Amino acid sequence: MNVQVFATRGERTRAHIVSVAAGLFWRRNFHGVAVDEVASAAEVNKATIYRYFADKRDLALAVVKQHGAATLEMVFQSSAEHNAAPEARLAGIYYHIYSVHAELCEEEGDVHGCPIVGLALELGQDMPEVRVEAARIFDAVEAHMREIAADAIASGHAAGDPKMLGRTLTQLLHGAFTSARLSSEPERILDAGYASLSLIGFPETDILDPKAN
Amino acid sequence: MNVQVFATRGERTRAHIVSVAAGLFWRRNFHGVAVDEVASAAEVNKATIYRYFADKRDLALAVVKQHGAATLEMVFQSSAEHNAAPEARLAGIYYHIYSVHAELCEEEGDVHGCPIVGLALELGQDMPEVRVEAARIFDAVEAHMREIAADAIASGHAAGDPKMLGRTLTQLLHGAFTSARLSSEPERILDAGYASLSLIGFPETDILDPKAN
Amino acid sequence: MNVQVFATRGERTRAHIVSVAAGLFWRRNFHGVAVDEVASAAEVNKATIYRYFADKRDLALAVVKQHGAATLEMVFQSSAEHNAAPEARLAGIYYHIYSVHAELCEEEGDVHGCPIVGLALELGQDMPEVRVEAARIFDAVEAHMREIAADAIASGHAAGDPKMLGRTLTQLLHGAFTSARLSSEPERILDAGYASLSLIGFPETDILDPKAN
Amino acid sequence: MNVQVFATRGERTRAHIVSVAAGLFWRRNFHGVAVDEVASAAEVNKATIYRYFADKRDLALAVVKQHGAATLEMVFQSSAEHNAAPEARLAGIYYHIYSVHAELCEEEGDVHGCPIVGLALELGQDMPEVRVEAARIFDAVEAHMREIAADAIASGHAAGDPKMLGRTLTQLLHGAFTSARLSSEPERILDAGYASLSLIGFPETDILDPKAN
DNA sequence: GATGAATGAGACTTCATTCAT
DNA sequence: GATGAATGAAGTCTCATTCAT
Repeated sequence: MNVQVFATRGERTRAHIVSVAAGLFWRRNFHGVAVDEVASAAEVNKATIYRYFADKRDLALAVVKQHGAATLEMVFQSSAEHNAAPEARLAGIYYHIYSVHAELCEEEGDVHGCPIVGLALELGQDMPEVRVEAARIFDAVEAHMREIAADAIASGHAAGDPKMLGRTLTQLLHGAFTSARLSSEPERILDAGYASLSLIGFPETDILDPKAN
Repeated sequence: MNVQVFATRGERTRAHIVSVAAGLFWRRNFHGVAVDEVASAAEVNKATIYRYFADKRDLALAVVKQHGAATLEMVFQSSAEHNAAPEARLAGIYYHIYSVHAELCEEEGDVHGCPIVGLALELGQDMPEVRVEAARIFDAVEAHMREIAADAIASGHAAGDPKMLGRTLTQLLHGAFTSARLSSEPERILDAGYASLSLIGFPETDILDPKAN
Repeated sequence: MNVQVFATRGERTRAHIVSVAAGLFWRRNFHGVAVDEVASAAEVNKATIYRYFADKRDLALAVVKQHGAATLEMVFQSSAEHNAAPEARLAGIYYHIYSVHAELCEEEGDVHGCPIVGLALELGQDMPEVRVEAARIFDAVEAHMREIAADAIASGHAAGDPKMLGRTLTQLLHGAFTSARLSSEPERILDAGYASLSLIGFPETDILDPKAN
Repeated sequence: MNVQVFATRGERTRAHIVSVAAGLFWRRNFHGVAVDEVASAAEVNKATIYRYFADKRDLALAVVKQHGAATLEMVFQSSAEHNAAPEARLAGIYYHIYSVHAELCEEEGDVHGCPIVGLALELGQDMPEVRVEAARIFDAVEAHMREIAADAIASGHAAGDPKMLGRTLTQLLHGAFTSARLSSEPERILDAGYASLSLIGFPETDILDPKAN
């Protein structure tokens, strides 16, 4: 896992703003957060934000890009590196996501779903770049899922077309976020995880059991 | 199928406003639509809206309730009545949703996803009622899916727990909306439809083929 | 002299805002006056201003139009109606302008020049409509001047081309404003007045003497 | 004609900034130009500007002073040196001004008028020094005009008081700038030039004909 | 001494919402 | 009861100016 190091002070400030904004947008939506709040949460002046971003929407785009990259890095790549078996990789992904959401839900009583999708849905209409960027990120997710599917098929656990299976796994992931958020039940993420494992030929596993991990 | 009839003029006005608002919120998001626009699109005075709804968010809640009821009625109930076989019922649901989205996408070049989820995600944070109402609606959806699953299991096509299968089918539906919206490709709804049919034991069907319908 | 009466409440509000803004812009320039100040000086809410004007510049355009019309009405038309002789008409115009400026200068110690020209110079670059509207107004002024010139020529007092003479009289009027404003001496307006009278064949008159009027 | 030579590097930098700012303020007004733009146009760091000038208005004051001095030098002094006859001196002044404006108007489609007056009108209210400095400069202009008038009277071409005639010539020059700027017609400067020549006793001349020069 | 980074204060503008006819 | 008019409270953004390296 690469950790990006920022040479200049400006780059650090910019990245800091993006990451603070990501947290706020995730928790309270794009329209629910004022630029003033981002500024004070990031402990910078509002004008500093506008030094690095053309406007508020541009900040959201940066959030999608940076957060998307970081998440792909953290969740998918690392799970691919550490776990050879496809079922373990899939479980790693779901377990990671579940943990984050369960923890935050405990603290705040709400499930916030996928921040990238959240921003894309809220801004997609008047800022297509955000939607396109989100689509690009989930294309990458789907590629990961496709590899998992291909491995499972190759090892004889699953059958069918890896392309379609990868897509279904991805859609199920989307559904996991949405359904957990609507119901405020993070466990629904685990449900989707088990269903996904089943789809690649591993039903009846308890690999995702929170108590076991 | 029940058709609700509005006796008084006020009830008709109210329903008209809700339905106009539903269309606008769907296409351009809650925050993207000003109350003024709702008023002029519905051809009523803005103050009239405030006669029927406490505030804009209350209007959104009404949209979720009314639209949710109508959709359940239209998509799910009717498909249950007309089609005995579970695969046909599932296909009916997906085909209906696909048609609406494909048509709108032709006209506007964008896939708008599920309006109920859209509002719930946008307002859920500062208006939990909307999220709760949306959750209730999708509980009903899940109940439908569970019945379909149960029928498929009963007829020997599918195996497993109808409860879990119903949930997976529901999550896949959520994923269908999200993924179609992000990619602007309505066909992704069909992908999820086929995956769902496969999950209940009907792979390799072309029951959803647009050309066949 | 026509006094315009505004039927509706909105029209009155709008006209009131314009006239308050005209005064402020005249005294402190377009950029020196905040919309907040216009609002509080007019005793309306800021949002009311934006109900009637697209933006601040649009308000300035309205000022130019309304003030231009009013001034032409008040200064030029009325002087034309009441005074048959060209020299009297010219003197009437200058005397009126001088009085206004002298009075205001006494109160505030500054000569503010022509408000229309002031706005046109300040906004002309990024809002050509203002400059064009100002040009239109001064075309009308020049037409008045041309008539005065023509009458003076017809009566044998002046010689030359009424068109060129009208233009020169107009330019001298512009110069009167500018030079009085730069020097903070309203009397320079009278200087230009005497020079103008001389140009139409009436040197050595004391028709503009403040003490005589 | 004196050419000022700057010994130190700092003096050169300062003069360079002033001259760049002069051009920008002239073309786009004081408020239309950000300090950032001056800095990047002058290819210096913004903080460098604040090393030489207390604030933006102070820069404007320097522009008025430097540009005023340079213009007086260039336009008036030189015309006085090279042309003995008053009508030739006057024509030289007008022709010079006209040429500059006509050329710029070809390039940019706009007549920018007198930069000194422009700044003075825009800043006069909250920075009297600028207005006072502009007044001082135009007192010098008037002195030149008075000399021309005196010479014309001495040679029998014109009659009247040289003081008043000088003032009128100066006001007509102001009017030339204003009227050309409002109408976007540089030729109006020539109109004023001919009128001025006529005022000092040289009607019917074509000394200003662009084709002849 | 020069430069990128940061700031404070205030500008304009837009809502959702309520008033008064 | 319906409608045009009005409002308050924010919100986004910009700019001149100063800091720290």
